[in-house]
Amino acid sequence: MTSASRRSDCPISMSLDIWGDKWTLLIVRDLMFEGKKTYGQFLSSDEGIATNILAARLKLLKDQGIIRSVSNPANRSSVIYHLTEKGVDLLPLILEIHLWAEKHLPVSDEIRRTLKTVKSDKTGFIQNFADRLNEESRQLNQETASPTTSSGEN
Amino acid sequence: MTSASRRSDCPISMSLDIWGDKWTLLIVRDLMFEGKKTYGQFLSSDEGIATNILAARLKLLKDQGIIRSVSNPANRSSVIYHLTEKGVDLLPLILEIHLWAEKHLPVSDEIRRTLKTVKSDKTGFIQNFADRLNEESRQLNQETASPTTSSGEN
DNA sequence: CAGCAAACTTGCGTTATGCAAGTACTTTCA
DNA sequence: TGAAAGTACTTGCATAACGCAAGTTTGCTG
Repeated sequence: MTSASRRSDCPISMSLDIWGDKWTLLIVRDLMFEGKKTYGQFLSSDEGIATNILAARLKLLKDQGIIRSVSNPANRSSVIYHLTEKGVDLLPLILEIHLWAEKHLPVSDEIRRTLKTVKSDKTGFIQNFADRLNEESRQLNQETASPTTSSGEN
Repeated sequence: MTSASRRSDCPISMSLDIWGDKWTLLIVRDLMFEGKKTYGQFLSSDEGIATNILAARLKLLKDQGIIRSVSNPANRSSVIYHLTEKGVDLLPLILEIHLWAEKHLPVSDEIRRTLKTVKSDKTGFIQNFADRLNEESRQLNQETASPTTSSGEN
C-alpha cells in the first residue's frame, strides 16, 4: 500500500489518517521534548510501545515526511531519527494538547508550571522551540546522508 | 471498564487515551463545524463510521464529559448531542490540526480561504466561536434535562 | 394498530495490536 | 580474532479492536 486510502478530503480526517492513533504522536513528543532519537530510546518510554508497532510507526512517519533518519557517524549500528520541518510544525498542535490536558485532566504540578511560562508567550515559545528543533535537524543532515534509503522507496 | 487503564501520566498520552483514534475527533468536528447533532447525522458524514463504532465513541465522549445528550423536546425518539465546555475547549486543537494540514496536506481552496481569515485573528476567532458553541450548549440544557442517564452511571 | 423512523445492539469475519522470540549487523573487549 | 553484547528491527501467534450486515427497541404518524 503506497498510500493508505483516504477516507475523505477533510483536513481533520486526512490528518488523523496519518497520526490518528495512540502511538504516533508519542514518538513525536519524544523527539520534541525528551531528547530521544533512537529506536531503543523510544522503546524505553513509560507507555511501553511494542517493538513491531514502533517499527511500523517509524516507517509511517518517515513515509509521510514527518521524520527522517540518519546513521550515527560514531556508531554505524545505531540510527538517529529527527523531525523534519513538517514534523516540527506539529509543535503548536502538541502544545494545544498540553493546554487542553492541563485544563481538563490531572496533570502534574511540574508540567503545569512549565505550561504557565509557555502561555505567557505562546508565539514566542513556539518560534524559539521550533528554531531549535530545525537547527538540530539541519546539523544532523549536514553530518550524514540518509542510510536507510539504500534502494527504492521504502 | 470504568476508566481505561492510563498508560502514563504524560498529558499527551492521557489525551490520546481519550480521543487518540481515527473517529473521535471527527465527531467533535461534526459538532463544531457541521451543525450535526444526532446519531443519524454523524452516520451521514463522508468518512462512513460504522454504527457500533459511533455508539461506542458517543458513549466514551459522554463518559469523558466532552459531550452531553438531551432528548429532543419535539421528538422524544431523537437524541441531541452537544459539546460541553470541555469539548468546546478542543477548538484550539482542532484549529491547529487544520493549520498543519493546510501547510502540509492537499487541502481544498475553499478551506484555505476560510483558514486565511482564521489566521488573521486566531484568538478572536476562537473566542467568538467558542462563545457561540457554549451558548448553543447552554440553551439545549435549559430546555431539557439529560435523558440517557435515567439510572446509575452509564 | 400498522408502518416507519431514529437510535442503538449483536454476531461474525477481518484487521490491527501486543507479547515473546528470533535475526542481522556492529561494536567491544579479552 | 573471536565470543559476547548492543542496536534495530522481523516474525509468529494470541487477543483485542474494527467494519459490515442484520436485528431490536422505542416513539411517532396516519
